[in-house]
Amino acid sequence: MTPIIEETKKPQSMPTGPRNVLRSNDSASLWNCTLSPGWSREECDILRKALMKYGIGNWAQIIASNCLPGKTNAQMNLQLQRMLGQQSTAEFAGLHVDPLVIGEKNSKIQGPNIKRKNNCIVNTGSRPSREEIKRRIQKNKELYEIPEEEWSNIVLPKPEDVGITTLNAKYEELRRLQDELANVQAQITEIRNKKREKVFVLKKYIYIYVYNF
DNA sequence: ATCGCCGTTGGACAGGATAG
DNA sequence: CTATCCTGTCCAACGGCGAT
Repeated sequence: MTPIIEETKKPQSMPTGPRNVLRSNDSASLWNCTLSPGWSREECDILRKALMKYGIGNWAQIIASNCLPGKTNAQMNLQLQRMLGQQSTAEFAGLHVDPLVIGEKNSKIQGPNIKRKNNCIVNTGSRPSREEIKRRIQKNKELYEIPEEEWSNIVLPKPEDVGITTLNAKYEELRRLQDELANVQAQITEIRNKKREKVFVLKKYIYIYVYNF
């Protein structure tokens, strides 16, 4: 199989400006010119399982498990925020919870004091104290923690499987996009041909009119 | 005490979508 | 076409915490 992208240097989404430089913390997928930089569905699912198995915020263990090669803790934390539907993750630190359950609940919260950023609820007002965070962790543990026999039995894909799954997903997306592109190009060609035909007929009539005049 | 690493979080900045 | 708002991504400062 030929590689999809032979050389990748620039992000598609930010072709100009000061962001158009490679930085150490940039997601690799931001630079591989995929249409949707960031996380694939498979990677999201792996991260979700890893968080349930190792606990929210235990990035060192998740990185050590090598289930998401190439992802930094900063990237995983940002993805966790999206899954939770809130920016602050401290109140779930160390808990074995399903982030999508929290996210589902947060997506329904409305109100004048609820401020959102990218659909994530963000903190307003002052930072919560350490005691307050501890209280919230305890409360969330009672509400959302999954049983140990469940999270300890979660099996994460091996690194080689992750690579193959991700690559196959990208090939699949490439094929879909190629089909879509071909379809659009065919439509453009059809429109152009029709336009040419109309212009030709119009010219013909003008010629006949002028000639007879 | 202090040093360095790690995680958290508010904000900056890019492109995209949409209304007028 | 332009202004404005929205979305996505990451920076950088800060605080916590363990090691020395």
